[in-house]
Amino acid sequence: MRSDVKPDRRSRDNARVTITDLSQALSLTKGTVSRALNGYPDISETTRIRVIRAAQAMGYRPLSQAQAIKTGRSCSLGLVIELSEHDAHAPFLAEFLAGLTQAASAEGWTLTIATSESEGDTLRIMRDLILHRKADGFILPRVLWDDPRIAFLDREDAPYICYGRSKNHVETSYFDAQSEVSMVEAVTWLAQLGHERIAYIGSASHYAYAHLRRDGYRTGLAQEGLAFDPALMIEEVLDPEEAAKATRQLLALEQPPTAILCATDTLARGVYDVAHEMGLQIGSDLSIVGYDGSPEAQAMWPRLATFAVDNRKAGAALGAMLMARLRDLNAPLQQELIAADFRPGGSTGRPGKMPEELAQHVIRLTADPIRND
Amino acid sequence: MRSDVKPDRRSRDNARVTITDLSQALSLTKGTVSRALNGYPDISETTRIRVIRAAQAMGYRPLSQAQAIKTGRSCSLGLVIELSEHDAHAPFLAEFLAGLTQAASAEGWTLTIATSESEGDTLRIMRDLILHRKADGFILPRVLWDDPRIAFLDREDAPYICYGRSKNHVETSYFDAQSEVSMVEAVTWLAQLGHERIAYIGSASHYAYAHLRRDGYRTGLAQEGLAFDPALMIEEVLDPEEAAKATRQLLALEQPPTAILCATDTLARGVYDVAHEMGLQIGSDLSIVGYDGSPEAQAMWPRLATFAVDNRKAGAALGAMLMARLRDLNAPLQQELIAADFRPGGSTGRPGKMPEELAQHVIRLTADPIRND
DNA sequence: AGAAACGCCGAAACCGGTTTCGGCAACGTG
DNA sequence: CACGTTGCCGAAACCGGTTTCGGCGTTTCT
Repeated sequence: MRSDVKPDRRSRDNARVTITDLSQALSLTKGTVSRALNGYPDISETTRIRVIRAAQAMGYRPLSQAQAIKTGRSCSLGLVIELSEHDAHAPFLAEFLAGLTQAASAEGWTLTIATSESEGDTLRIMRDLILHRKADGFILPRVLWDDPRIAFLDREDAPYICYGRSKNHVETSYFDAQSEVSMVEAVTWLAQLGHERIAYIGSASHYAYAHLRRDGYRTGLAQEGLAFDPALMIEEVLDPEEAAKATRQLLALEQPPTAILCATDTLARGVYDVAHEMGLQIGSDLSIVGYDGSPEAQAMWPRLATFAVDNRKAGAALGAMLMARLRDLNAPLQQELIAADFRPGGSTGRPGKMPEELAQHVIRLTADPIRND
Repeated sequence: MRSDVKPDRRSRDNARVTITDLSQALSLTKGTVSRALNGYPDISETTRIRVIRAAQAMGYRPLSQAQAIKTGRSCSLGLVIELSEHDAHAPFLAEFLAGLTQAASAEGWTLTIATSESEGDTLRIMRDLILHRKADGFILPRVLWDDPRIAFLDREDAPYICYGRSKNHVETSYFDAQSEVSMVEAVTWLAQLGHERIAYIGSASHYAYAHLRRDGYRTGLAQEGLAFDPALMIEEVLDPEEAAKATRQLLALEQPPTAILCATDTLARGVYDVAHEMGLQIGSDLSIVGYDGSPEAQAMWPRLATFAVDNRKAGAALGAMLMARLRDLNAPLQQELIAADFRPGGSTGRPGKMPEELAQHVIRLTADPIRND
């Protein structure tokens, strides 16, 4: 197939079909071919079809770099990852990237990713990426409640889509998991197991999701008719170490909680540590629920009950949304929500001390690796 | 067309400095400026310095896209991630990307990443990326023992650097952690604790590292004067589930091992599961060592003793190596190795049953979160 | 029927660079 | 002093596209 015309091995270097090749094959000018492919109105439908057919047949695909210098659009999505974060994006990143690149490359687009060390750095990098046409728009991971990136990109007039709902998300395009609903479900789950004192360990409130999940927790309590005790809610917790401290504080209360709900799996790690340290049986003495469905949760014992977010799907959706927006800058806002799936684990059970054997038994039952995909 | 509505749109135009701007400011022609900056020999040193000064002062940086269409090089590194893998690249990816993008953007280069679903897909995508100038060369993560990507890229005459040592790594440029040395260290560590029956659970042998680590295990045994028992070595283990099966098999032996060394942390997860299932005290009844230093290891209890690989450093090094190669295609091979740091954890201890209290004590001692860095 | 209004395409400029070619001045040389 | 060299730079072509402009042949309108 490849050597039909040119048997010379070296000719493979020139394998790419250019618009000139195409125009010569069609006996048209470059300009006409270009306009035909780009949907200009001054091309007859007959010609347009002829051009598109030939393009397909010859496998022509424009060189996006060449387009970029004239049009300013390079068909690439930008993603700037901030590294300084406490809870590194580690767990969610791989799947997220998978979805993103899949969506992008399906339409011949590219993903440009960069890393930054600080907030100011992020803005500088984004401007640079736009200026150098390495990104036409951005996907904003881990949106903050009051996110400087949003203000910045609005000012720069650069398109973007948020992963998460910021303070004024009503005015932005976003994709997000309904983690507030998950928190309600978690409370319900625990309440139905018999828990009445359910604590909450939340993350730093500059994250957008911190607000949503906290509210979800409180909604859940209200819904189950449980009183809200401020002593049971500890926020602004950054990492497992701080979560451990919070846990000690909670368990030292006169009326300690029988269950702890964590805003993230990573925080739950700290709770586990303390439980082990104090010799508590997780799943009976203390029930724990996390959020994220991260690999970490799979490594804990007993398995952490958590809510799995399909980050690949999120990436794909965000990619598609951004491309749509870049194609038509005047398109209306796009807002999409998905639900996270509850993934039970041995970390939850009926509250209160049980006979040792029974507790063991319960753990066995609920801690089985999840089989149903 | 439609943006006629916004009249002041142009005002925002943060004028990128083009080579034309620069040439006009210097009263030179575009061509001269270009040659001056690109080190052509027919430019006087005086002029060259003048141009470089002005470029710096005006903040000129060439638009890589524009360069690309003429030179064919787009100043971007390619990374194709295969998703089908059992042990998804999840844990190592984030840090790795951080290093990679850091190295790249420090020199104004870009990282283009794509994902593929299969091996054939990967090759197809790589060709496509080269053809469309989205990547000048590639970084090959998770090199296989007999890697089709290497053969393919050699054939295509495309530059690349391996993360890992393949079968004939002597002829390739690579960066790798000396995991074989780590395996020796692990055996030594266990032997010094008093273990004599040390088992090994290895991963699929198509991975390059599987060979190295297996050999390291055997070298370690020899070095410690321990006999090699084929029954204690199980290979081709893909995931935690299979590792669990292997563990059951090992513990069912007449003379079961007192310690299990795993090729990866992920596999160690399976061992943990079985230990918990059988009520074994990890760190006394059974010692476990992993490799990778992944976040998972931090989530296990007691902490998994493992070897931490600095993946960010790896990414940075690989990026630098590839850029060096792309700048000078005739450069000699570059080969670099680093050592992984042993990160002790509560998962190892002296072999054999101990009094319950003592065992607990040992766990306490060794399971403390690692404080030093 | 003549003029105006299309529909459709070619020609050429343009984008931001790189690279080839040729010419002019200064230089060395016999 | 005439004559090649050499050093240095301008002019222009080129890369692979996009976009503006103008002109030609048909319709349509009056």
